[in-house]
Amino acid sequence: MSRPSRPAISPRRKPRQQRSQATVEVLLLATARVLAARGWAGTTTNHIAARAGVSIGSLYEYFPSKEALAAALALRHVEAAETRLAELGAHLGDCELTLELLVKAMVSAMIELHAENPRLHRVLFEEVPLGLAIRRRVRAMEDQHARALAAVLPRLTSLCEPELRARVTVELLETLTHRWVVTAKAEPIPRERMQAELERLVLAYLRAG
Amino acid sequence: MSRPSRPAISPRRKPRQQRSQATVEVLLLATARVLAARGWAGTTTNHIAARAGVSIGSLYEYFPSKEALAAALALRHVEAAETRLAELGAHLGDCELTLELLVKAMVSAMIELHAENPRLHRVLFEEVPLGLAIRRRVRAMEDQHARALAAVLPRLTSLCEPELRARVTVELLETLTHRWVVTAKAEPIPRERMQAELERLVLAYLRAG
Amino acid sequence: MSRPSRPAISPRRKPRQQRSQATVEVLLLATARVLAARGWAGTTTNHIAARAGVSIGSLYEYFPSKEALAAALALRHVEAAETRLAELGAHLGDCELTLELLVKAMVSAMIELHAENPRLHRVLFEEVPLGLAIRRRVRAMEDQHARALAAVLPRLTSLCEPELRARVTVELLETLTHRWVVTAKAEPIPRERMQAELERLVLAYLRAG
Amino acid sequence: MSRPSRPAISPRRKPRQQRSQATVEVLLLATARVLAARGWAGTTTNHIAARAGVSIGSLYEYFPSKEALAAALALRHVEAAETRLAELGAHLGDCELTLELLVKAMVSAMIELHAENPRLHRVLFEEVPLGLAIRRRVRAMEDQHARALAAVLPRLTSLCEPELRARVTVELLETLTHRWVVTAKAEPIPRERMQAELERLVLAYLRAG
DNA sequence: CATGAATGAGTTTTCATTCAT
DNA sequence: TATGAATGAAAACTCATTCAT
Repeated sequence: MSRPSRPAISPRRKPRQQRSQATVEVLLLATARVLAARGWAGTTTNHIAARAGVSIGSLYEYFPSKEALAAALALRHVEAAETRLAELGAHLGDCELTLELLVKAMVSAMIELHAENPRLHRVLFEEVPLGLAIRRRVRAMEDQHARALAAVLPRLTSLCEPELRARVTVELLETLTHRWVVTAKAEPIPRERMQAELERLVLAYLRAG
Repeated sequence: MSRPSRPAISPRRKPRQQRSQATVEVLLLATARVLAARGWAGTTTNHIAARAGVSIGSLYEYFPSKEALAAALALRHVEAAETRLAELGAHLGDCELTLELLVKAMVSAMIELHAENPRLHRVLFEEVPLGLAIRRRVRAMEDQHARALAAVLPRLTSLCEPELRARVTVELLETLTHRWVVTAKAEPIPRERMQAELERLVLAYLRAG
Repeated sequence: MSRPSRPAISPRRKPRQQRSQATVEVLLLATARVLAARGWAGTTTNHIAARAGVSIGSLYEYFPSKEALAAALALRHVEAAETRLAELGAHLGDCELTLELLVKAMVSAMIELHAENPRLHRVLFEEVPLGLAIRRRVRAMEDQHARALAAVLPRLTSLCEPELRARVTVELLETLTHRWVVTAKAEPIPRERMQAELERLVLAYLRAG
Repeated sequence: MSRPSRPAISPRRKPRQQRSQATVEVLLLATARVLAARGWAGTTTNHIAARAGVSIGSLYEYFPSKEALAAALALRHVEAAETRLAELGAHLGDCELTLELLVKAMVSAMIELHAENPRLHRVLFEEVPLGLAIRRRVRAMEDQHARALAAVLPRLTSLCEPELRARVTVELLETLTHRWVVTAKAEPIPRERMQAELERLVLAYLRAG
């Protein structure tokens, strides 16, 4: 580890041609698979190149470092989450919105976001040494989520300190969903129960004086 | 050379003299520091030996691998947690126990457990590829905690499915404490508020019909 | 790091370009030199790489271990021997074959086989912990040699138990040639005398009632 | 390998006391066992000390190096062989000595010498980098053996060049016995047959004009 | 004398990255 | 551009040997 002069993280070149675009796709897919299967420390760029069916030389043509591959993947996850949460936000203005519906929607969204490839998600956000840029972006997204929630809460409940409540709610959702999804296999309690319980938990919290 | 079977995780030699006991201590301390500072992938056994002021040979005299060092450290954390939770359990039989007191006690215990060295805690339980033995032990501890809670809940509340509630509560505590403590530095919300909010959250959940 | 299964003996990558084929050649040549000069325990992969004028990384690109290098070398020797003995066998059917000619031919072949690089030969087959595969192949070759000899013996002599005689003859040749060639330098008796004496020995044995 | 400044080979101290003598014995016994079981490269001084039930410090109290242990063992073997061959020599003057008896006696002696611990014998004289002193002594012993044989041969046969014949005979015996004894397990031909065949071989050779 | 803890140079091996083809 | 051979710094780990107790 701690290779001498860490190369940059941003992609080396913007691939415009189709073929290049396809290579990038194939590389990211391979990265996802290998990372999920072997963890950050167990993954090598040669594994990724081999899995992608691409030469190691080509890999470095598109990504300047191992970190850059993971970062690109993480970025995609973050972008997907941003999109999903933006969609969610669009519904928050609905006039017939109730607290129950809101909570249900948020829980569903969070579970969706984590469910696709839990192992990859875990490796990406727990093991990979992500750069500040991405970490900041994740934080910004959570802030935004919390702010949006704080904005509607007063209309649905009469609790004090809506910002704090919103923030706690967001972290609660994020953190518990992550855990349940990641440990799903070993978990003795079935997924649906967990989802229902999560809703009950959040509702109880947001109703508590 | 007819390489012998791969190094295991269990310590190589039982230290008998107090001198070697001290070396083990110093090595574990150094491991904790280096792990917290550089993460799992960034830590090397040479770093640890250097930090401990001990030769690399001595390190391998007592620990057959990098994994073994981390495992020993994780084991200590788990043992400390077991002790702390056993203490907590001893109070659960008190006749004047109320739900509020119980929740306060649990929250305090969890925060204490995570607070000592949050970065190390994170690296140890998120990055290090811990062996099954330890992971099972952690799970057993959580199970035990959940069972103990489930046993007293009926006396304090009238909710259905106490086992499920207990389990969710334990995971909730574990997971949120971990997150808050680990991200403490960056967190805009002060620790005391978090603790109070955590109590409110758990209380609300355990009172919800 | 989830260390992958221990390195095997089979080459890691099939060299496709001629450049890499040359590297493999150079590595094997260097292995032969270093092994002959320093013995198995005294040889290191770094010695070999340095002697080959190749980076240590390249060495491991083609050979997963020190053992694999020696095994590849041993395999070449065995193959050369198989070829040489097959040639010898081709002549065994000649109608004008006499016992004298046969013995002369066998002795010559054996000495040739050992003479090229005696020290390497010694190290390779006495010191190197060769895998079962190669050892079995050597044994098979000797068996084959003995069978071929046993098949012609009845035509040339009238001894009983030709299989036993053939087997003893082969081992005798193998073992004495090996010794004389290996200790040639220190030997007070010149090579030609040895060869003549070996012929006399074998002839006497195969003629003895 | 090739440790910086190779320490001497001769024992560090002459142990006079009984206890010391016993420790030396125990160490040599352990060396024999470990060497036979793991080969030269696979043997460590720590293995030997552990097997002997002696501390590593004590080992170095009596033997200055790993090589010295093996050398001491080899020396014992050589001394035993010298003794055995001297005994053999004592009978050579007997008036009723025949060639048959002589050969029988020599073959028996050689087999005896190798039979005790074939694996150790192989490791000791093929793998261990024995010092010149011992190698010279072995050679001297063989010379002596050959000379003694050459001295009686004229009385029993009428061949020319008795020195050469004697030398070949000795090497033949040495080398074939070694091989058969070492590969005994895998050998398809039973030991007794081998012994008989060895006698036949030597007799045939010594009778051949 | 015995002990066994400590040492550290030396070995094997890996893998991110470069560069000739 | 793609390829994959080559690189070598750095990591894990060993073991003969020393030396404080």
